[in-house]
Amino acid sequence: MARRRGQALDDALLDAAWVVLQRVGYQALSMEAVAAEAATSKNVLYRRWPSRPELVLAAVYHRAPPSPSDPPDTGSLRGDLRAYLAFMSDRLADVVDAASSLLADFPGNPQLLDTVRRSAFGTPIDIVADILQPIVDRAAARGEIPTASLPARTLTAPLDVARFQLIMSARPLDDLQLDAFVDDVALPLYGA
Amino acid sequence: MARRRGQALDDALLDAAWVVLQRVGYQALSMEAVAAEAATSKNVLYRRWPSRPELVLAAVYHRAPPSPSDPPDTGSLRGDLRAYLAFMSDRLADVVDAASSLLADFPGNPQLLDTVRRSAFGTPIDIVADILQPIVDRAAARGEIPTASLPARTLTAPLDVARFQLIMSARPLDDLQLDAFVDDVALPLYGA
Amino acid sequence: MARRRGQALDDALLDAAWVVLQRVGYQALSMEAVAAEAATSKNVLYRRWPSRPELVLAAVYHRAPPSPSDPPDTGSLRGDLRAYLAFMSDRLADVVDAASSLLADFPGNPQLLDTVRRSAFGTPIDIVADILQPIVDRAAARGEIPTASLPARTLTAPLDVARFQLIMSARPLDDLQLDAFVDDVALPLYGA
Amino acid sequence: MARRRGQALDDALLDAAWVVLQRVGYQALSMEAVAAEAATSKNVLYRRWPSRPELVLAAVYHRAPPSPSDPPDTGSLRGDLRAYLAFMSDRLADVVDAASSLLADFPGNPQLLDTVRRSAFGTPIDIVADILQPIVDRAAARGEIPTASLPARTLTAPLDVARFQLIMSARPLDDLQLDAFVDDVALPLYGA
DNA sequence: CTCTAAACGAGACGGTACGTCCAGTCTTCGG
DNA sequence: CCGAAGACTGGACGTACCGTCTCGTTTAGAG
Repeated sequence: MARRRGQALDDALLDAAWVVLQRVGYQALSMEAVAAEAATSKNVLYRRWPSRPELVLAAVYHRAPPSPSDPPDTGSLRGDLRAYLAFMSDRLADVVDAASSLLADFPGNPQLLDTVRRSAFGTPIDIVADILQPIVDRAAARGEIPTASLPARTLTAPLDVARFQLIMSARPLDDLQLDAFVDDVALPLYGA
Repeated sequence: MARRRGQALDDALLDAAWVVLQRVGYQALSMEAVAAEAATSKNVLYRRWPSRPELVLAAVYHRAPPSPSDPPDTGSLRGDLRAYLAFMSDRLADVVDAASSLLADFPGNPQLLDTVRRSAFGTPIDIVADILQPIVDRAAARGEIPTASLPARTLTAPLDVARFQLIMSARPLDDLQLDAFVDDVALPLYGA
Repeated sequence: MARRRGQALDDALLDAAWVVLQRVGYQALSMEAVAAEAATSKNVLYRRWPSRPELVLAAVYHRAPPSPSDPPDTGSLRGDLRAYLAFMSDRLADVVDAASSLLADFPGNPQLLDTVRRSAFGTPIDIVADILQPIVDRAAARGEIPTASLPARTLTAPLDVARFQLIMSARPLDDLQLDAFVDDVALPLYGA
Repeated sequence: MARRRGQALDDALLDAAWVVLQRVGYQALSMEAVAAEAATSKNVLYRRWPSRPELVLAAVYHRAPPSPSDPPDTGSLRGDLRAYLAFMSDRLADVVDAASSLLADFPGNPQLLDTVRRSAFGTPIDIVADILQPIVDRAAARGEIPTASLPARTLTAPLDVARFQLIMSARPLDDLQLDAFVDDVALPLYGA
């Protein structure tokens, strides 16, 4: 085979990691298997990512870069929230296994943890500023809720509940769950 | 050494597992090390718990059995909620590493998942029925909130948010966080 | 199951050992397997035979006790020798595996070694006195050989050669080999 | 420790195997112990020799490669034979334990068996052609025996008897035994 | 357009742990 | 007391990966 280098090799490695990840799951993923899948040597892998979580993280990132995604605008608070929750659930569906496993791999390692959180779930601040605040701003402008000035914790609470559920069940949220998050958590919390 | 059997041996094994867990963390815990710590053979370990997660789960359980704990009664909704969240945070403090790691070990394994959830976080239904509902009942009786008839998802949302935080940060919640959970999530959600 | 004791139990154990020996061979025979085959406990086995070679030896002995066997009398030295060699080859056929393995199990252990040799190959002295000497006596009387006064080593040499071959090949001797032992070793040696 | 490779490592492994073999004997030799003695991992051992007998065989071979050894020439048939038997006895002295054990490890495995036989006892054909035939040729030329044309079985018979004795007793032959092999078996058989 | 330095691929190295099997001892219970 | 059952400490099995390390080979890119 022609020898690969640079970006082409990086991509091949991350693709291989993704393939192995899908095939055997995070726990059973070995550097050895990824190197074999990519038909290269472990050396090449370790040169780039010194540990499994970092490799997997990069692979997930490579596969599904954190989409900045415009906030949904469906015309109603309920619609916006549901749309965003559904979007998040879908996007995390095939990542949640790796993501929750990654969390476990270096408990208390704040640096990695933060990276995981950012890449898998999005930066809290970004989400608040870019997604949730616009949604509640519009809802307040429409008069659906009394005020758009909500504490960060209040704003993110519905998402946290949904993420907790995702981690716990390791499968996408169904419609009933989405409804419950919106109707029983988000709307009452936001004052709708 | 005198040969141990039955309950005495079970206890020794689980204690050893706990010691190793504290020493090296979940990821680095090996059956081999636990057996060595307990001065017995791997055989004896595998006879009882066929896999690492099951052993660790049992060890955690053994160390800190899910305390049924009476609902706190401080005289105010705010006090009750804060007391319970603080209690939960404390109780999970040294378990959360193992717990979140356990979640990762068999993603999608509902049976184990359920056991983990039960033992580490308490059964949702039990918590609702035994803890949260009494708290809101009393709050409603005192007139702090308009109604005690809240959907299960609404009731548990504050706890889920707190648990999510616990898993993410892998450290106990501080006072500021507890305040935020109570004031920015629970109270508005319950209609206080 | 009805509880067995005494001779009945001994027999059951040795039969079980034999069965296992035939099934998996000496090297793979474990006390555990024999106990299981006999549906009893290892204890019972160890009480009687403290080690694998002793058990196997007893089992072989039990199956095929060293037959004192009259010396063959075919009317000619050649016939007698060939008959005895063939008899020995047949009798050792299913024992030679165990026998040669047993030799290996305690090299340098004279006691066991002697027992093995006796039971598997017959006592040299007995064979000389009971089998070979009568054969050569009759041959000398018939005038086939000049004298019946041969050193022990000379007498047993043909048998040793045959036994060595048996151990080396671990299979019964064929007719050609038997002919060679008689015609190229025994007869010239005995002076025929 | 400096990392070893290639021949240096091979040698270290075989030396370690030899050391362990001398220390505990064949039956008690474990791959684990050899790896430990060589301060390497079992992996490295198994990569080269997939099983204990093969390792031990290589170790024996490594220690005492089958010496092609010129046939002794003492000027008399008796002297030549005695010299060769003594040489063989000495050379096998510290190998016979392993050798006879090896025979037992794969009874009926012709391939291994053949290798064992060759390395430990010398190839029959080679011995006949390279050692025994020259000896009897010279003896015939000197007029000590009537003919040098003896069947292979006749030629090797004295050696087989000696080897059988070696295996059985697992110790070197003493002078009396050597005398007996020469005087009571070899010389009469060769017609001296 | 050569020469050189870096990266690639291949795979061995010293280790750790896996999960299984058996050795030989000991305990418990029932007959 | 002894048979049956089975658990105990101990240790080796053969396998899989770990992260490190040579060792040639290939490939840019600098002179």
